[in-house]
Parts: sequence; structure tokens; C-alpha cells
Amino acid sequence: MALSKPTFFTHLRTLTRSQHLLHQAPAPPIVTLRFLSFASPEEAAAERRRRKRRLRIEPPLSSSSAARPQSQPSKPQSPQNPNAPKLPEHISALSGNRLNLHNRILTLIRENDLEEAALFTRHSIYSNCRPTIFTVNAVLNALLRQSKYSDLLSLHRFITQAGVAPNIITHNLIFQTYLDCRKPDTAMEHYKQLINDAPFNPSPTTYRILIKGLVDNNKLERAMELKEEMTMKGFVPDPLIYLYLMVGCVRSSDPDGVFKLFEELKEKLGGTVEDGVVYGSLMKGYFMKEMEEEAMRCYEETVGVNSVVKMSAIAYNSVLDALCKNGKFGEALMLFDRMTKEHSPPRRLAVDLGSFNVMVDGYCIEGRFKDAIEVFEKMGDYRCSPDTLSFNNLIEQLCNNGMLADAEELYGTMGDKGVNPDEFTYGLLMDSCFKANRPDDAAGYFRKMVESGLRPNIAVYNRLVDELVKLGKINEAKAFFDLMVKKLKMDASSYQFIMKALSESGQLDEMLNVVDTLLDDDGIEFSEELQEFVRGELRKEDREGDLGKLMEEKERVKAEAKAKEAEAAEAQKRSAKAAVSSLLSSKLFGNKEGEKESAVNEMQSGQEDSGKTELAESNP
DNA sequence: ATAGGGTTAG
Repeated sequence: MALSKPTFFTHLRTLTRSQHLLHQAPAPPIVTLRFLSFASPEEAAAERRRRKRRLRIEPPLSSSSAARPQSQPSKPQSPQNPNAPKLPEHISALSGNRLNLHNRILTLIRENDLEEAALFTRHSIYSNCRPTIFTVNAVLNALLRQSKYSDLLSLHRFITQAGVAPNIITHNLIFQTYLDCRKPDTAMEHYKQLINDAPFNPSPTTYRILIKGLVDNNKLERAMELKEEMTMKGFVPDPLIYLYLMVGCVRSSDPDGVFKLFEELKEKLGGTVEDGVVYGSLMKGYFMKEMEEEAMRCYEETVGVNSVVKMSAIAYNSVLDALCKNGKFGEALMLFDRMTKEHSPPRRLAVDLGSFNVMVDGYCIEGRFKDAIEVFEKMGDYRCSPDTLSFNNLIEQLCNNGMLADAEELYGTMGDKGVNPDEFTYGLLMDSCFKANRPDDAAGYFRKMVESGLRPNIAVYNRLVDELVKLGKINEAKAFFDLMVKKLKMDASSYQFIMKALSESGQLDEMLNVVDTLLDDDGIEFSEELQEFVRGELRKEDREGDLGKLMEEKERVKAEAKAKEAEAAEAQKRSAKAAVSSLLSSKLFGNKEGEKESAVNEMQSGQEDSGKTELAESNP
């Protein structure tokens, strides 16, 4: 195994941990031999005979169905089309070596070494132990959970090219990915393909993912259509589907839509909706229509003594939110109290992180910020712990209400609680410090953000530099420009802003220094407009010609570098050629040509490997 | 031993 396809391995990495694991896998010697030149011509011939025999025992689909009488149209396979999508493997394929592989990859995922898990999966495609679609799905899912979208799509492309047939779970993961990336149209194109081409049906989860994703991407109309479509296909939309759509209606201020959906759900369920998740949205619908009495009656029916409605923490939270946001804070407090009393983990979970977030907001709406902090700190008593978002939420409230000191104190406790501040946290504190006339602390928060490996967006950077320049701190602004110019995609206006500041403080040489950086930046074009601006600034000191000089010089340096590069490439080619010719004798470490040769041999003796060569070359 | 169950803050 370790010796197979060495040229491919060099594309990857040198020995990795998974390869090490691979060595422990019992590998039948025959398969190992397949990838090597055979020890003797006899052995090679024997292997060819074995393959032919296998083909005879398991004739390809086309010949077997052609031999069968035509009176069996019930067979859904369409062997006449070689491009017809393959059926995914059955779960029974997950056995023996392939199950071992599966478990090893699951272990890597559990250890959170996703890079290794993905690499191992790709790697195995070329081994004697192909990963099953179940293993691939596990890796795709792990990548999705960590928002590693490009890695996910790249692995998916890879297994598709390698001919690993996807199953419905694979498709669902891809839908989820595109929807999470705010690409609902791409997701829907994939859905269309699934409906048209796949040899299996969507699952109820397919519709949950698509409808939720469409709603979250502001495509409520399309989501509604999909609900109808799933009904036509015989799927039963459940409370979850209706919840997603009702939330969508609330967001787009469509109370009538909420009512209509609720009635429809009620009818489908025979008159009562026992699942509590939908009631918060229903109440919000009433509040939106100024039907306060109706809203509160609904509230009573949901949580009153005679209620048959089952409330989870999340269902409660949505009701709690409806109360807080609509002037019913007293009721909210009572409900929250009841929730905490009902809470007895692990048996009954009536509050969670979200309950506290909602209450924090509720107190803040009432202007009771100290109480907001207090309830936030109570979380621990109920085995809940705040995350970055809930910290940010409270920090934002405090910052916006003149309580910067409390916000900073709260920020200070994040570390102890093992919660990491993110870009939003630092941006908030930076802005608030500027507002409080503490520019140095503001700049300090920005710097801290960059130092902790976070990537501020250009807007935060612009606010920082803007404030610093306003305060006459041009040099500091320039220092941040230098710090960020390589890390951010600076746009023309950000360049122009710092140039203008430098020029206006009489630092034309520093300005030209920025122009120099701009000329090296491939991400931006030095537009005619921008050039005219620079010339204008230079003209103030009769240095208009300096720009031309700088640009000419740049051209010259670039041309020189290009020539050098070409020379280096030529030299590398020569040395590569030399290396290749010295290796040609050894088939073991064949060059590209060598690899192609052996791949061609393989394809002549068996069909199952087709597509491999293309893959090996087109992948990193 | 493959997805998936919901709410609320940017």
C-alpha cells in the first residue's frame, strides 16, 4: 500500500498519521501488486487471467439484461445509459476493511482532526480499501459543522469524480452547505438535479433543510411553494416545517400568513397542535395585528393549567420573547420564574442559554441593565453557559447605553469562562472607546483583535482609521494601514483616505509610499481617477512629476522580476528533467508519464478504475 | 456505525 501510486502521494504530504494507521490494515497482497510492476511476467499474466475470470463471473449489467427477455420492464435500472447515476451502496457495504477505515476516520473526526480525516478519505480512494459513502458523509458532516465549506465542497467534488455514488444524506449535506453560504439558488439547482436524476427520492429532512434555508435566505415564497410540492409528493409537512414558515412570516411582518399556516397545521393534526414551538410565532402574529387580547388568550391556552401543549425550553423561549418584545414584561418574568422552577436537569430541561438571552434583552428593553447583568450571571446556576454571541449581546446593550465600564468588566470575564471574543466583540469595544474619548484604548482593542488571529472586516478598519485621523493621529493611522494592508482587501477609497490624510499633514513622501504599496497590490486597479487625485495632491508642492517617475520605476522593477522568474522556471525545468531521467529506470517512483502508462495498463485490463487518472491529475 | 429538533441577539 505504502508503495502504490507514489507520485500521487507526493502531491499530498509526506507520511501522515493516517497513513501510519493505514499500515496496520490487513491488505490482501494481490491488490498491492496491482499497482506495481509484477515480480515476474508470469505473475502479471496470472493477475490478468484472474481479472478476466472475475468479469465472466460478474458480467457487466448491460450484457446480463440484454440476455434477459424483454418482458421485465419493472427493473428500474437504465443500463443503456452509461452516465446514469449510480445507486448508492447499501449499508451492508460497510463491513470488513471498509468498516475499519470508517471507524478510524470517525476517530479522527472525534479528535477534531478534520484535515486529517478528509485527507485520509481522499487517500483511501486510491487504496485497496475504498471509503463507503457513509464514511464520506461523516467527514462532510463534520466539515459542515465547522463551517469549512470550501473543504467540504472540494471533498465532495473529489468523491464525485471518483465515482463514489452519493446517497440522500450526501445531497442533504450539500443543500445545507449552499444554504449556509447564502447561495439558495445553487442549493435549489442541486435540488432540481436530485429530483430529475437521482435514482432515489428526497427525504423529509431534505424538505426541512430546504424550507428552513430558504426562509433564512429571505426566500419565503419559494419555501411556501416547496411545502406544497412536498405535500403533492406525499410527504406530510410537520409542525417543524410550519414553524419555519411562520417564523418567516413574522420576520416579513405578515401576520395573516402566520394565522393561515397555523390553521392549516391545526387542521392537518386533527384540531389541536400539541407541539409548543409554534405558539410564540402565533402570539407575535396577534401582537403585530394589535390583537393583544387574542395574543394573551393564546398565551393562556399554551401555558395555562388545562393546556395539552408540550413545551420545550425552546418553545418557552419563543413565547417569552413574544412577551418581552410586546410590553408584557411582567408576564415574562412570571413565565421565566416558572421555567426555572420546572427546570430539573437532566430529566426536564425548561430553560437553556437562549432563555437567559431573551431575558437579558427583556431587562434591557425595560432599561434595567443591572438586572440584565444579574440574570446573565445566573446562567451557571441552571447548568447553562453563555457563548460568544450571548456575551456580545449584553456587551452591545451596555455599550449602547453608556455603561462601557460594565461592558469591559464583562469582557474581562470571558477568558475565565472559556469563551473567546470575536470580531464583533472587539469592534463594539473599539467604537465605544472612541465615543468615550479613549482613542488609545480603542486602538488597543483593534490591535488585540488582530493579534489574536481574528480578521477584522474593512468597515471596522475604516472606522478606526477615520477616528484616528479625525484626532490628528495620522502616524498611528498610517501604522494601522501598514499593519492591515496585506491582511485586508483594501478598496480604492481606503487607499485614498490614508493618502489624503498623509498629504494634508504635509507628508507627501509617505503618501507616495502608499502609492508604491498600491502598485504592488494585485487586488486593486490604480484607476485614472485615483491617479488624478494623487497628481492633484502632488501639484500642491509642484511635485506632479513624482508620480510618473514612481510608476516608471515600478514598471522597470516588475519587468526585471518577470525576467528573473522566467529564468528561474527554465532552470527548474532543466533540473526536473535531469531528475526524471535519473529516475526513469525505477518504475517505483515513476514520473508523470510513468504513471499514465501504468494507469493505461490498468484500464485495459479492467473497467472499474476508469476516471482515476483524470482525478489524480486534476486534484491538488 | 451516515442527516436531522425548533427560539432570541449583529
